[in-house]
Amino acid sequence: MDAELLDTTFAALAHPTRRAILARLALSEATVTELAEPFEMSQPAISKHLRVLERAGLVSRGRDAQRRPCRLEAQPLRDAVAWLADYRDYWAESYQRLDALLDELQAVDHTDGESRRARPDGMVR
Amino acid sequence: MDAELLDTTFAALAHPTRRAILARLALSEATVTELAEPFEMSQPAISKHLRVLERAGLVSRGRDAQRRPCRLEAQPLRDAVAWLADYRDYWAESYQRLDALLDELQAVDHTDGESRRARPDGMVR
DNA sequence: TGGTTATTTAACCAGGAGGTTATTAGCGAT
DNA sequence: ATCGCTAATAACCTCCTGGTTAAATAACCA
Repeated sequence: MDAELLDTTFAALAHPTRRAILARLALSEATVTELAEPFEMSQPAISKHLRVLERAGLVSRGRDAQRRPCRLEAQPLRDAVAWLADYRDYWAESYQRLDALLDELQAVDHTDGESRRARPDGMVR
Repeated sequence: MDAELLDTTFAALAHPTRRAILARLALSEATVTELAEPFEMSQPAISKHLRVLERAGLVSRGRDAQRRPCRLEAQPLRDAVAWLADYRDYWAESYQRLDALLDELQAVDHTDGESRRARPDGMVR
C-alpha cells in the first residue's frame, strides 16, 4: 500500500465539501452541476474539489455529451480503512489501560526516593 | 459526530510523518525526542506535528519532569472509521457493477436514436 | 546559584489549498 | 455557422502548512 496514496486519500477526506460530494456519489453518479447545486460555492470551486478527489482515485469520470458524470471509486477508501484497521488492535482501550497501570506500578516501585516515571494522573486530555 | 473533528482527524492522518508517529505510539508512549529521533527533521518540526495530532485529539500528553510523554488516543480514529463504515455498504463493488449495468441497459434502450446516458466504456480511471 | 536537558515559542520563508471572477473549450441543437 | 449549455482553465488573492534557525521556558541537578 503506497504511502503517497494514503496521503492524498486522507487529505481528500479532510474537507467537508469533499466528504459531502462522496456521500452524494454514494447514492448515484452525478454531473458536476448536480454536485455543485447544494453548495454555496462557485462551480470552478467544485471542479477543483473533484480534481482532488480524482487524483486520490476516489472518483472517476465518464463522458455524456457536455456532461462529465462522476462516479465513486472504492479502492482508496478500502486502503484507508485497512491502514486504520492495522492499528485498531493496539488502539484498543484495554491496551491503554494496561499501559497506564504499568506506569503506575513502576511509579510506586520508586517511592524510596525519586519517582522517575510518568504519572498517569498527570495526563491532560 | 462533529464535522470539524473529522476535518482535523483526516488532515492529521494525511501526513506520513504523523502516521509514523501514531504507529510508533501504538507500541508504547514516548517522549518528544524519542519520537523525533528516527526522522531527518528538526525537533521543533516534530513538536508542530504533535500539536496537530493533539488538536485532533489523537494524542494526549503527560508530564514527567522535563519530558512530555505522548500517548495515543483512540476515539477520533474510531470516529473516522465509523464515518468510512457508514458508506462502505454503498461502496461495495457489487453496487458499482449494478450501477454500470443499469447504465448499459438504458443506453441500449435508446438505440432507436440518441443514446443519452453515460457509456460505461467511456469511463476513465 | 548556575548548568543541563527537554520542549516550546518566535520569526521567517516557500509552496500549496481553497476560494473568487473571467475566459476558454467541448459538444449538441437550431 | 452560431448559439447555449456544461465543465475546465487562467489568473489572482489570502491563508494555512511544513519546514528552518534561534531564542525562551521549564524542570531537574549539583
